Amino acid sequence: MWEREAKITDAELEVMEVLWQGGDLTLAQVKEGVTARKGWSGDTVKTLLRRLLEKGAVGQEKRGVYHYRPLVSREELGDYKTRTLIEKLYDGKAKDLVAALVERRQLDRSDVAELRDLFDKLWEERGEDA
Amino acid sequence: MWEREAKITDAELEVMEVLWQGGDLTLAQVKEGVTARKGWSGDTVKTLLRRLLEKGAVGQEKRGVYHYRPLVSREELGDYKTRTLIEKLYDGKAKDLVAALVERRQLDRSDVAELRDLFDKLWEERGEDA
DNA sequence: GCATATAGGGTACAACTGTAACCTCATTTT
DNA sequence: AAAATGAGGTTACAGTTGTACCCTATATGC
Repeated sequence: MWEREAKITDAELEVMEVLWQGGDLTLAQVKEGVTARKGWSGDTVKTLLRRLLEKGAVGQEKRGVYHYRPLVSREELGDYKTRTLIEKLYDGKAKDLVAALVERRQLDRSDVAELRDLFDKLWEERGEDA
Repeated sequence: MWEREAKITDAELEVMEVLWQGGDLTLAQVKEGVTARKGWSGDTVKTLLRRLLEKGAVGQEKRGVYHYRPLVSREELGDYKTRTLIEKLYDGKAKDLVAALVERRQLDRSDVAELRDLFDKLWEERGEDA
């Protein structure tokens, strides 16, 4: 993911959210989706969609009427934003973020259980090599 | 941490970083610290410090010359930004963030070891109650 | 005492963001 | 066909952010 895509703003994120869920939508459908979530005017949605096109985060294809689809996945964007957050506030150490989540009680009992298993398995799989 | 403090921008973060390290600094010292890191003009640093004061993220105290000190800790800010990131991109589930870090290989062998132990211990401590 | 450096206050200004309105042309409705 | 509706294009406008300059009063160096 290049820099331009990375600068997706909060308002634009709402539009991406609708596209991530819908996959391939007309403007009318995007408007509907975003308006349902946020109550913004259709014109506002249009502007956000245009900016996302300019940023290369969304693609448009003319099939009768234009259809829009995300060019960045939520996973990619999450990954990017998480990495920059770790850089800026956790001294570049992903582990410190996880430790902070634990410290701050952001993980409940079942999360801890799942993650304990996950790290156990991970240790088995990747423990010996590399 | 209230909303105003949360909106610390990237440029402002550099100033916070210096204050977090220095604790209680004069403008001249903050300028020096930030300029050393980023090469920005002293005036720029002044502006950023003023905005941080307005946002309530930094306090000022006149002892001869003004001294500045952070009113928000790096931990608080990290926590806040992490939580909003989780809200916006991981469906509110902290566990999903951690799983993504694993998936994306953001944790190395020793991180995995440490975290495995951490979650093990956490499971022992908090496993039975709550 | 005069020159100069510095602290503090105010102003600047373009790019980006949030939130929209306006205009025009084609299509559908009556 | 006249009117209403909708798609697409363009423009708007205040607030925020990044990055800095200018002015004044005071302190400091000779």
